[in-house]
Amino acid sequence: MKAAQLIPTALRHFASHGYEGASLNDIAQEVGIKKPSIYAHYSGKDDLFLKTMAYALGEQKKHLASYFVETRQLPLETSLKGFFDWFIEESNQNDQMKFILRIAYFPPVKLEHEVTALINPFFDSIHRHLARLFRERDRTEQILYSDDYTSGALAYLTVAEGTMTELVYNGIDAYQQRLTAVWPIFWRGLVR
Amino acid sequence: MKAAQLIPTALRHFASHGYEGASLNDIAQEVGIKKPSIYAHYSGKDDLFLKTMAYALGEQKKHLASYFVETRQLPLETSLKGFFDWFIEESNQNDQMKFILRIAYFPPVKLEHEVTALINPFFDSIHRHLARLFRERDRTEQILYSDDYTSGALAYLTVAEGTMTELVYNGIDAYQQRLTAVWPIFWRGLVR
DNA sequence: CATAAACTAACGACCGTTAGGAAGGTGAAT
DNA sequence: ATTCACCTTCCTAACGGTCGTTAGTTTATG
Repeated sequence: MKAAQLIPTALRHFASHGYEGASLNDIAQEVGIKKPSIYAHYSGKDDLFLKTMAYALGEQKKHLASYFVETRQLPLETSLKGFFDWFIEESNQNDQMKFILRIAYFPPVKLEHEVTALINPFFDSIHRHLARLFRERDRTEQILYSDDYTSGALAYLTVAEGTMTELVYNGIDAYQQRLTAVWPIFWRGLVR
Repeated sequence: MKAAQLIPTALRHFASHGYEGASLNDIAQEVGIKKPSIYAHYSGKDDLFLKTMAYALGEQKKHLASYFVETRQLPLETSLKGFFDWFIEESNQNDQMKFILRIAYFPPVKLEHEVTALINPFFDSIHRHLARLFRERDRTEQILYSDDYTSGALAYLTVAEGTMTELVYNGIDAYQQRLTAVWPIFWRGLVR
């Protein structure tokens, strides 16, 4: 029963080669089965891709939530800034994020609708989660400059996406360089 | 001599389908020639791709430079903020930026070295250009909080990349939403 | 007349997919 | 306890199609 490895393996291939560039033959070979055996578990490449996407989104949603639950009692700055450092340590999960960022920005043309139908709620959920975090913390800490928590959360999300994309492609050094450049400015702009 | 249209057409196809997903047949057909005729002008798909990339980088370099030359006399904030509005109006150039962002983040695996060898100097050049702009303007306006102009420029670049990526994929509405969220915070963090 | 730029035809390789069958396990009927 | 049917999971073989590429030839240009 090699089907269990199929999705994580497909995820890595889709992440680094894209939908069109990934080969079912290569994926099967890495799992240790032949290409047609994939069809015992998935109805085709589209099906495998969409199930892989659902898996990646679900895992990342849990994974990101776990961080912000763990750091619930920390100050907002520690929590927000610490996320970036935490993300490096959890770099075994980078393939999932690389996959998500890739298909979010450049989805396969023929699956564009299906992709956005799953991706948009994912980012909206994160956005709402962050906005709620901003609002709740500001109620106790009262440090934010503006009470437009939705915009604050969206700005944080933009910075996070930009730096994470840098990480998954250009590596840790470029990531930390961007981070030390952008974080102090962002935080100064956010607080009173 | 349909070769002149070949690069702009290839650019659009590479931008929206990626290297692996773009088809020489489709590109040739759109130009109005047959697929093998491409080989009268380029030695193969790799060659066409790399020449397309060189073209896109060169054009965008000129195009971006033209904006910051035009706005040389304006205040720094007007110049930096205005860039985002200008970028919308010049949306006919969006395919070039979409192409560049796509291959910068997710280059074709087999051409990774050649791509990064051209992409890194491109972004470094923009980064240096921005850092110089920050330094020169701060000498006359004296408004920036920090004299670390390199970091300031890199932070601006991160924000610009994040929002532009949003534009080329998710459209103008999402772009402006991000922009109005992130710009006030970024600028507050940047100035005294 | 020479050269560039297009064409047709075809190549081998790989693509995703399907058909059909072998091996193994499960569970009900004998 | 044994047999039988069934289902899952894998296999081999092969399909039609598209891919990038090459060879050889014709057309157009200058």
